[in-house]
Amino acid sequence: MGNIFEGISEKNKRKLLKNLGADTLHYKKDQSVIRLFKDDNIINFIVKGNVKVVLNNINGNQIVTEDLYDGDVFSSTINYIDENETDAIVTEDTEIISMNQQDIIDFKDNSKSYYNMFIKNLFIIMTKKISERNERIQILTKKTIRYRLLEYFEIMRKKNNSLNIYLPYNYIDLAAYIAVDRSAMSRELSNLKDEGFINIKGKKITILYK
Amino acid sequence: MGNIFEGISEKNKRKLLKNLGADTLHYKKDQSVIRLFKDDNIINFIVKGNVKVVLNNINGNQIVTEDLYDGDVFSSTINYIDENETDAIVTEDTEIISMNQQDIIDFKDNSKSYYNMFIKNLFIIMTKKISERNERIQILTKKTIRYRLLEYFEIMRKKNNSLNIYLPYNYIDLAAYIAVDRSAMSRELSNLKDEGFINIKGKKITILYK
DNA sequence: ATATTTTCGTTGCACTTGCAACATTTTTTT
DNA sequence: AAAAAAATGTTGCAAGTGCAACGAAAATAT
Repeated sequence: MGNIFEGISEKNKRKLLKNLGADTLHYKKDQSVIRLFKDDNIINFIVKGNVKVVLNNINGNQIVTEDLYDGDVFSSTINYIDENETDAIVTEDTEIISMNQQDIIDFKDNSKSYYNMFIKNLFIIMTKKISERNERIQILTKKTIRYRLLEYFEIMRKKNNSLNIYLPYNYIDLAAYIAVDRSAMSRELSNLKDEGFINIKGKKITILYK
Repeated sequence: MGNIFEGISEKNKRKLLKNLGADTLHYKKDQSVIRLFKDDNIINFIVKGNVKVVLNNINGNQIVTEDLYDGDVFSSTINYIDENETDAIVTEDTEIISMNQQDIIDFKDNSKSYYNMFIKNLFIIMTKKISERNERIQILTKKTIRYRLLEYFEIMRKKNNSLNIYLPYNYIDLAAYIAVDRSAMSRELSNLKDEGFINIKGKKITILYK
């Protein structure tokens, strides 16, 4: 879903990467961290592997903000949230193609159809990312933990068209995502459970209302 | 900054719009409201005029979330935050070009360089929008009104490279932007002023710390 | 299997904030 | 200029939440 090389042949892909001066990099599991610097202007494409974008907390903890796999893209523009250091952590052996965004934009030969395709793919991905950000804002503008959780559940329900929600990350990261204190969120989840709104079984939450 | 037709000649622009089946629409001041429906798949480009994207509040109030002028773009994907109805209100006589996003993506002739240019411009705008969303998320993840305000000031300070901040909207909309109660924000602004962190003169705020 | 580390649940308490209500100021309309 | 409407400032209070601390449970390492 949303591979930036979709519709581009292997041959043209190689041409494109050469023209863009892209680097193909191999990162080893756990030993690699890619720091995202604001305005570094670099777009990273995951060929194969897994990258977790994390925010380094004040306490020295790391909070996962995005969990990305084959075909996905990350960059300081896309993922930069806080200058308290945003890192991309490689959790499996991962191959990444790294490109300069300005080079992409400045690319001269507009007649190359594979370049056209490439930009189009980027546009599609960016559109998707905006929607994701809007989703999160929709949650964060809710004033109480309860309403943030319910909004989150609602979004997940629509996405998966199911009353069963399988949390994509642990409760620490969920609390960070909806930007509330973890223990307070835990308390509110208990309340929602006690009041019969939801069922909780580990990372599986079932919506009972509506 | 960020016109989607940048670098495209008038002639090619007309060709492009025809090929995309784009509609040019004229809206009269104040009498026009464009409702943004989720998944409507329409991208609107402001040729000339002003459009305020507003969120219709529960109380029947309208809160401005974006204030857009010539060359800017809005759409349900970009601006959709809450299904409590997001509207685009036309506040001057405004000309808008309306396009179907899927038509843009499905456009066949990849060799046309003006189409290439067009998509490239869209990509640039989307990238900018993501940064704007990330900025807001950066603010909304702060836990207290004080820190949200300070984060907002900091972002504005960097943007304008000045300790003087001229609020782009009124205090009602600012409170909505940082997602806090207006009166509570007003109280916190007074506190910051009393504690000597800032000066307030109408919509001009001066940073005194640092 | 045992030990160690991490995650998760719970709770008391202080503090912040939303809410409501109202006064004051500013802006807009008549 | 006067009146009406909208925006802003202020405050008491109840409610919700962050924080800290701790124990239990689960996951991971030895």
